[in-house]
Amino acid sequence: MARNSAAAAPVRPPLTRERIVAAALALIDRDGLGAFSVRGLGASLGCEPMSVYHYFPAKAHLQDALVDDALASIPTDPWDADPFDRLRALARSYRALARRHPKLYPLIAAHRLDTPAGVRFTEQALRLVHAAIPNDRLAAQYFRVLGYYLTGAALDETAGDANGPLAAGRFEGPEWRERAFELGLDSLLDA
Amino acid sequence: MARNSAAAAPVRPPLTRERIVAAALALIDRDGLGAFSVRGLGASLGCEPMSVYHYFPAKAHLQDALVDDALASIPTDPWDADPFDRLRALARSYRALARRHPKLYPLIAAHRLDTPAGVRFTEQALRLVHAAIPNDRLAAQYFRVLGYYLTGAALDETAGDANGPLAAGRFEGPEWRERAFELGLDSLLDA
DNA sequence: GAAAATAGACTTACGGCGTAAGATCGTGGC
DNA sequence: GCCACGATCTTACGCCGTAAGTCTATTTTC
Repeated sequence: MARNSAAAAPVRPPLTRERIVAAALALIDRDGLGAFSVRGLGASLGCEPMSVYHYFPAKAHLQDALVDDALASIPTDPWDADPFDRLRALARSYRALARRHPKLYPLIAAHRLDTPAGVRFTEQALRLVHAAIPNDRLAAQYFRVLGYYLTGAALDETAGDANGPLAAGRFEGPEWRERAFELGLDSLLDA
Repeated sequence: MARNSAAAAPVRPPLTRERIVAAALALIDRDGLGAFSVRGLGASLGCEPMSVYHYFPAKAHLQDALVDDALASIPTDPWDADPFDRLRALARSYRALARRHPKLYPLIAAHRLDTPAGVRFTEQALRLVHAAIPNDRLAAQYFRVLGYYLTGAALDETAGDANGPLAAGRFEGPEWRERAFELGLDSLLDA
């Protein structure tokens, strides 16, 4: 049994930023933001909680990395079609991200998107709004307005099984949410 | 020095639900939701932290009361003017509430408005949308859409001095937010 | 009036949190 | 052989929400 050090030990792969972020995302997707703790993360990674702090100086930095990772998954602009269609596509990508990671999304909504992928995303959106609306002032305002709408819609959709306060009798369920989202998007883009 | 028990004691007024809620709101308005703790509340009230639990079975119930109190301050419907104007007024009241208690607002946004004042508010809004849009399906959808927009707008405005990701070069500051809010509201109500 | 019941406030204690500070260990270069 | 250094672990602190039990003053009942 020579060289058994590799065979006997549990051979845990070494920690890396990527492994930590991936484990954190998995935990949040499963148990939610409220139950996400550095201690639980350590347990899930098979290391001591404090080892995480070698890669991230604070929990907040790890959360930044989670948000940035998520935003990096939004596809970049295809550069064809007209600006309104591209805006629509970007809005749908954002909504799709929220639905892909509903438990993570509140973190994204509350985040100043000042990480690399965040800046890329917001600048892309601003560019598209500006391409669709030549007027500087109006473009800046509609950029805000669209951001409000997207954030509110995504938050409601990810608010958990406990439907938020916006449930209106029948016309409930995912398909009606989908329709309401498209309706509001059209209303804002047509104006 | 007869009857000195009343004169010698610090004569702290007795705890009541109202006093507790008021103190909690003051603490949150000053220090923010993150710094709000039952222990701090006890210190501010001059009582032991656990005394609060005689009036509220858990911190979450106290938070419910805070949300309900805030929503109760929204004025009721004047019953004149046309439904669109009344919707506009209700939306402005909601935004005004968020601006009056920016540090509290995230709690309101995340809350299922199933308390008395919350139900009153959402039912009033639903009634108004329905009065403005006869079609059942369309009314339910626009109710959602307006809720999305209001939530997103209020959240961004209360996100703290740290401007959120929706800042677009110049055209910043409260007056431009105000204009953007009205612009989006008009866009949605005109559609 | 005395005794019993009750409500209001306090005390102690538990397990969990983020993380500061320092010790230890494994692996490379010299 | 040894040293330096990066990765990991250990211990400890001061917060948090709150379960469980206790003391005390008032009110109720006889």
